[in-house]
Amino acid sequence: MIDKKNKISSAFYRRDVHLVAKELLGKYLVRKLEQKYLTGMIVEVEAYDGSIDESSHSFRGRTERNEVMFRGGGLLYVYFTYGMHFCANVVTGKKGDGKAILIRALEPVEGLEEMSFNRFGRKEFSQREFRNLTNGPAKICRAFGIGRKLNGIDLGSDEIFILKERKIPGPQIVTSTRIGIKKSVDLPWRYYIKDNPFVSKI
DNA sequence: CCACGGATTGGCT
DNA sequence: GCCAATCCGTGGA
Repeated sequence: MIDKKNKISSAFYRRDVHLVAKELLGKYLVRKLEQKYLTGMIVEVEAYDGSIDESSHSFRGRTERNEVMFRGGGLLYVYFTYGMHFCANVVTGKKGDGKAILIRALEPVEGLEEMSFNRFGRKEFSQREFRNLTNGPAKICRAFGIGRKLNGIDLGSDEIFILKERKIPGPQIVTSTRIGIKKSVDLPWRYYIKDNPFVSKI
């Protein structure tokens, strides 16, 4: 059982989006769902910065959808895409910035049977399904029960939070271009833990 | 292993 | 009307 006492506080998130993105690697994302804890280590993230990044939802200013991105660091921004998927972001920076970090992949740590049930409809999972539990942004939301109603939630809440502790002392961080976008494709704003088997793509 | 296309809602031009 | 910060199944090597 992972100790759940040391939640990250909002000051951590109100800093530079790239610094926060890299520091999130190796940390535990925890979701409390029906009195059970689902925990995963963050292994892959992408930074989105609307001030210079055409692929960011916040690039053309505030709208009803992206409004949470502008509220300031420490909130969860959940959006709906491709008509069927949700993706979760950690809002960073100051109020009005419009910056956030997409959580692209986790290494499952705790609550694996619940994650499997949420993903596949059963507690049992094969070796292949294990690697597929949370190795993508929409897979994470499905496995962790993250949907519209968590959009804008404070990451210091009991329902979902991130712990201060790193599992690994000095993660080897790889920097690359981002996945699945068609604008600002050359910005090297994807960060992931080298050789981690749960990273979505090499 | 890789490439390709369909699913399916809603945001925004 | 266009198309998305994705995923999955299918078909071929």
